[in-house]
Amino acid sequence: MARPRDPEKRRAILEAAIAEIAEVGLGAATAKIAKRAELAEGTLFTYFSTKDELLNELYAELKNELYALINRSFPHKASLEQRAWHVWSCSLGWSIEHPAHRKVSVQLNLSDAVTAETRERTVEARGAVDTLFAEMDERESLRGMPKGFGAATMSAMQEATMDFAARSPRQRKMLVERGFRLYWRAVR
Amino acid sequence: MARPRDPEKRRAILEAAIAEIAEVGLGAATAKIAKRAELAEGTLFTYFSTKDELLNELYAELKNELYALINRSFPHKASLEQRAWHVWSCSLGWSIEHPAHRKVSVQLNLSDAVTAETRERTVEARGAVDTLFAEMDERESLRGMPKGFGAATMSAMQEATMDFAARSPRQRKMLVERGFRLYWRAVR
Amino acid sequence: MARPRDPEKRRAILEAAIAEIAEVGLGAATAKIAKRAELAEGTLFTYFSTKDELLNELYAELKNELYALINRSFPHKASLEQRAWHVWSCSLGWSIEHPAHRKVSVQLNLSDAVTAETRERTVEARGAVDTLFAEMDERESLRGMPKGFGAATMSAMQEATMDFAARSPRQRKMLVERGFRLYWRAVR
Amino acid sequence: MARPRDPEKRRAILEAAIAEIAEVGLGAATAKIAKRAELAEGTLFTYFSTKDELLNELYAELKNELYALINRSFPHKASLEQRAWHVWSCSLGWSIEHPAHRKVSVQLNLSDAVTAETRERTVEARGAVDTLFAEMDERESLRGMPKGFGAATMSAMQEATMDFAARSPRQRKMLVERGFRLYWRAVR
DNA sequence: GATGAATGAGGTTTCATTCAT
DNA sequence: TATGAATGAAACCTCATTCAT
Repeated sequence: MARPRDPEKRRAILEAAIAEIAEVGLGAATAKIAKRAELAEGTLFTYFSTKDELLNELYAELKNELYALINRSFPHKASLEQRAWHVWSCSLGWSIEHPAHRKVSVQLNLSDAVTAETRERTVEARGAVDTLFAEMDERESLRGMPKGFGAATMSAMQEATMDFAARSPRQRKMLVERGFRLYWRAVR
Repeated sequence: MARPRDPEKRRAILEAAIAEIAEVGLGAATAKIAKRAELAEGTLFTYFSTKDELLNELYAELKNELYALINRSFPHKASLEQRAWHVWSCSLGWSIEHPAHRKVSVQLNLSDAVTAETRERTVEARGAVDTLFAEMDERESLRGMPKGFGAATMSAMQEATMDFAARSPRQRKMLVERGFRLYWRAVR
Repeated sequence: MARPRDPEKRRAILEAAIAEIAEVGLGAATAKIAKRAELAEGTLFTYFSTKDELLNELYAELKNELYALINRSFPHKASLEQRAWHVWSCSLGWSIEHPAHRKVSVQLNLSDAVTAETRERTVEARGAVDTLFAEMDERESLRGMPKGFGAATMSAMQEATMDFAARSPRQRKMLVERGFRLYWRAVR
Repeated sequence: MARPRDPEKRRAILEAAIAEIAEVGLGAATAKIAKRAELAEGTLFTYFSTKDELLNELYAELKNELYALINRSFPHKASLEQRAWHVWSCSLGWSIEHPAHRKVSVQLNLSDAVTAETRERTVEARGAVDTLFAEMDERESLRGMPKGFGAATMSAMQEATMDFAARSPRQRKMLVERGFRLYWRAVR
C-alpha cells in the first residue's frame, strides 16, 4: 500500500488523471484514469488508497511542479519588480504550455476534496516565492492587508490574463506583459 | 384549468439547489435538492426538465440577481471611478451577504454544463455595467487589450478580495475598500 | 368514469394510442398518448380508468374494426373458396391500408395486458367469419384438428404475406393473390 | 491475472433473462434478471454493457441454439420433403421443450431493440437450412415469390401449430404431423 | 504486485395515476 | 368534466472500492 516502488506507474496515473479530469471534470472515473494509464482498475488503488487521496496528491504535485519551475531559475538578487516578473511569467508560461494541468489545478483549488492539510503541505515548496511575497506585503500599497493578499492578487490577475491568452494565441506575449504591467501598477 | 405551475416552488428548487451545491458541489443529487425544497423527487422535473437545465437556469438566475442589484441604484452620472466603485461594492456586498450564491456562481462559471448560449443570454441583463466597462477599456492603461479585460480583472480581484473577506468578517469593510484601491491603481 | 359521453374524445385517444404504440411499442406513455389526442394527461383516465383498460379496449376496437369490414360486404352465398378469399383479401387490405393498426394489433395479441376475457369478448363480433371457419374445419384436410386451426393457419400465413407486402409495395397485389393460393392449397 | 469472466455467469444471466422476459415481457427489469441469476445488479453490466446488448445477444443465442439443433442431425442426402420435415419437427420440438425460449424468441423477433445487424449476424448460423429453403423457393408453387417466402410460411405455420400444441400436450405429436402435412400441401 | 470481475449504493429520469383547481 | 401539477416507485446505468486469482 503506502508507497510502492514503481514511480513510473505513479506518474502515469497522475498524468492520466490530469488528462481525464481536464476532459470530464473531477467526476472522472477511476477506472477510466487507470485505463488511460494503461493499468488495471485495481492497480490505481495500490498507489492511491482512495480517489480523494489521488486528488490530494495531484494537487500537491501540480503545485510542486509549478513552484519547482519558478525556483529553478529564480533571480534571487534581482529587484522586487524583476522577481515578481519572474514569478508572473513562469506561472503564465506553465499555464500556457500545460493547459490541462492548469485546468485541473483550478478545479482542485475549488474542490472540497482537497483538505486544508494538503494545502498547507504545499506551502513548504514555495521557497523563494514566499520571501518575495512577504517583501511585497510590506510595501505601502499592501501594508495593513492580510498576509498573502499580494500573492492572491497576482494569482487572480493571472487567471484573468490566462483566459484571454488561451483564446488568442497570437497575442499571448503582449497579454502576459501588459497583464503584468497592470498588476505592477496595482501593487507597486 | 388545473393547478398552475407555482413560481414559489420554482424558487424553492433554485434555493435548495444553491444550498445543496454550496455544500457538496455540482454533483449535488437532484433527489436531495427536491427533498430540501420539500417536494417529491419527480416534481423537480416538471420545473426543470433536466439537471443540466436546472444548472443553466440557476446560472442565469444568479447573474441576473447580481446585475439587478447593481443596476437598481446605478449612479449613471457619476465619475468613472465612482461608477466602478459602485459595481465593485455591490458585487462584493452581494457575495458577502450570500456566500452560498457566490460559491455556486463560481462553480457554474467553470462548469461545462452551462452552455455558451446561456452565458450569452445573461449578457443582456448587464445594462449599465456594459457601458462602464466599455468606457474603461478605452483608458490608456487598457488600450490595446482585448475587450472585456477590464471587467475580467475586476472580477478576478473581487474573487481574491472575497476569499479574505470571507475569512475575516471584522475587516470586511477595509478589505473591500483597499481592494478597490488596488484595482483602481491598476486600471485607472 | 365508466363511459363518459364524448365519443369523439374516446376515439381521439384510441387513434393517438395506435399511432404512439406503433412508433414506440406498448411502453408508450399515457401522457404522450393524451397529448397526441390533444387532451390533458388526466383526461385520458376519465375515459379509460387504467392503461391496461385502454390496451384492452384498443384490442377489442381493432378486432371489431377488421371484422366489421369483413362482414360489411360478406358474400354469404358464395363458394367456400370465394368466402375464404373475401376474408383473406379484406384482412390483408386492411393491414396494408392501416399498417399502424396492424402493428399494434400484433403487439396486443402477444401482450399479457390483454386479458382472456377481452379476447373472448371479441369472438362475438366475428359473425360470418365464424361459420366460414367452422365449415372449413369440417373439410378433409382439417378434420380431426382442433377447432380454430384453419383460422389460425390463415392468420399466420397472412402475417407472413404482410411482411413481404410491406417491403415491396409494387408486388402487393401479386403477393396477396399467390399467398392465398398457397393457403388454399393447404386447407382446400 | 484476475478472475476471468465466467461463462457460467453469462449463461446464468441469459437463462434468467429468458425466464424473466417470458413472465413479464421485454420490459423485464435488469435488476430482477440479475437477482434471478443470483448476481449483483451491477454484475450484469460487466457481461452485457447495456440492456439492449443483452437483448441482442439473447436473440442471437436463441437463434443459434435452434439452428445448432437442426444442423446437428441434418439428413443432407434425404429428399426435399424429408429435409423439410426435419426442420419442421426439430423446430417444433424445441418450441415444445423450451416454451419460454420460444416465447422470448417471438418477442425479440418483433422488437426494435434487436438491430438489423444482429439479425444478419444469425443468418450465418443457418447452414443447411438455407440451402433447403433456396431449393424450395425454386419449386413451382413458390416460383416468382420473393426469396424467403417459403421459410416465412413455414415459420408462420409453426407458430399456429405451436399455439395449439401448447394448449393440448396430448395431441402434440398429431398436431406436429398434421401441421406439416398442411404445410407440405401448400408448398409442395 | 497486478489484474479485472464483483458488488450494491446512488444518480438521473420516466411514468401511471391522483387530485386540487 | 377537463386540466396538468404532484407524487414516488421503478428503471437503467455508473462508479469507488474490494478481493479472488
